Amino acid sequence: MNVLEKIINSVNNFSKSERKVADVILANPQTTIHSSIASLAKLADVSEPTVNRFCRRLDTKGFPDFKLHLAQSLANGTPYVNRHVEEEDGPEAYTAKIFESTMAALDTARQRVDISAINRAVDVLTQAKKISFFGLGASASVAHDAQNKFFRFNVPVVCFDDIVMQRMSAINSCDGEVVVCISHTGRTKNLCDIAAIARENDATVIGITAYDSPLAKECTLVLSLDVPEDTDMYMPMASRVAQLVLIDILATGFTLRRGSKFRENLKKVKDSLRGSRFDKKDQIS
Amino acid sequence: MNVLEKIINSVNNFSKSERKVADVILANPQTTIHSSIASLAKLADVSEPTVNRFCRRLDTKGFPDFKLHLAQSLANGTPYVNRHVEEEDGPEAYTAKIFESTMAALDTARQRVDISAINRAVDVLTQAKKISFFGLGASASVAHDAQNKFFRFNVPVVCFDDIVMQRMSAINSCDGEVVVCISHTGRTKNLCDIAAIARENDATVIGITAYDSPLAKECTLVLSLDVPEDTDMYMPMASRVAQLVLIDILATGFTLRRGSKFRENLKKVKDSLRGSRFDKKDQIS
DNA sequence: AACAGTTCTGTAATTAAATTACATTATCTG
DNA sequence: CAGATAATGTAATTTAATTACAGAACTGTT
Repeated sequence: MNVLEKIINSVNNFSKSERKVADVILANPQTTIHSSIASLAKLADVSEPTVNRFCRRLDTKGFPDFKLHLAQSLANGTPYVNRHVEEEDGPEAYTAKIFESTMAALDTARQRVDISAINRAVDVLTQAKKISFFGLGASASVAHDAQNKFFRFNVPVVCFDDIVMQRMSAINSCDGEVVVCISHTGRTKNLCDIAAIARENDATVIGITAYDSPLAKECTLVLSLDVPEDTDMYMPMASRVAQLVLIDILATGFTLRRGSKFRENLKKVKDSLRGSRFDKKDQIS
Repeated sequence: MNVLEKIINSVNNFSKSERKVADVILANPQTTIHSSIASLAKLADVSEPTVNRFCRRLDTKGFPDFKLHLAQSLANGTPYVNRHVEEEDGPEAYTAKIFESTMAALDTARQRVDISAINRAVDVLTQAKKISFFGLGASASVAHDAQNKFFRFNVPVVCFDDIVMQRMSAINSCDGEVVVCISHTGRTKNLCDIAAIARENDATVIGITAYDSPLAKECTLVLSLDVPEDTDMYMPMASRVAQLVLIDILATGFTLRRGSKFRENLKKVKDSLRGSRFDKKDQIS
């Protein structure tokens, strides 16, 4: 465990003087790692051995060792945290915050994601006779992206962001086909209906949605993504990025399952773009 | 800069003995931070002052300070690194790798992004009479997403992923209108044409693309995103996520610029969805 | 090739820092 | 309120790191 957290957690086990030490350290950890035991003792208004004892209590070998641990805690202790954008934030502030919040969201998504569910989803997708991606609103662009990835795998892929088309497509689905429904909240009625219809027609329904949502209940297989979202902005941000990464993961799993020979196909798809692009060498033709 | 990288980079500036020290440290950095100057000197077969001089050359105050820096390097040195997916990776492996690579990409994007360019882009966008988002292929879904965000701001927003529509739209553009062209490589000929056409018609063209690309040259304002991409997969992954986050940042900048009263509008947009959703309380109505 | 100048490296002395041992004070318990 | 125990501080000790200096190795010049 991180020393900094350790200090916070075991604040009750400290004696009066040790607590003073803890306070000084927590108030300014960055300074602590560059100060001597003498100066820290003075700041905390305790004796030097007290500081030393404090370090020992935290299972470090002594003060220098403690500083080492503290330095490491500071380095990776609070790397990416979800920070809310404030009214008075300038461009640097909100840019940094959004990047960091997104990274924090991906980090929690990574920790919470159910790997075996991903594996099963990849299973299902590789065996699919046809894959459909459905999303509405913000999730529509994720569905779009998924189509852009999966169409490369020479499997029939469709993507609809229109309820009527989705509905028609769902009604016509059958056994062996896979329908992927994407919704952050999992509460969009229309999409739940579509999942239900697809399932009634024996299609396998994969839901990329919140665990325990109405949509999740309609799915054969749920890939849940519970990600902290800054609702102050009234726009889905982090959740969508997490969905996108999940799509990347599914696509990657797909290609790995198909083996190396298959990868050559992907290269061909990519190479086919060459004609539409400026060459790297003579940039402005 | 990270001390560990610093050692690697400045290996040529070292003297013979200093190099010995560097070798020992690089061979086992984790041990180094727990050893004394004496033991390290012995391992490297040099004198203690040599080790000290080595530390000073790396702009640290001395050996203990050096260890502190080293400890921090080791702690945050490999938080999220770009790791390539391998043929034999199982689901845990590739899932972790993709998450981490994406986070690493966001981290570099954050460091490289030009904040003043973002600020100018927000300026331009808030004053736009109309905003158009154009992207092709994988970037089309990013354009889609941008539309989904910006249409909330009661500004006319369009989004086309079709060259013909883009072209017609660009030709009809005029002063005061903003065209946002999205392309990871910035080498898609069609999109470069469209940027040029829009500019000829006095529209402001913002490019979300690679710095120094043909597309960048056609733009009024470039938001460059140079992100490491795992080309083994032959699919754009990290780059797209970075683009998406950039859109989030622009949208956020937009709402902040408009002030708090404007934010109420966003809430209304969000609330308008309520009718189409299952209530949180009685989930299955 | 020999010399002067420079840079590099090690030895020994010095200084600074951290730790230990012990004494003192505070706190708790019966 | 005494006795015991835990907590804290003082001073001594030890350990580690740094400095000062001297000798060695290398560089370029005549």
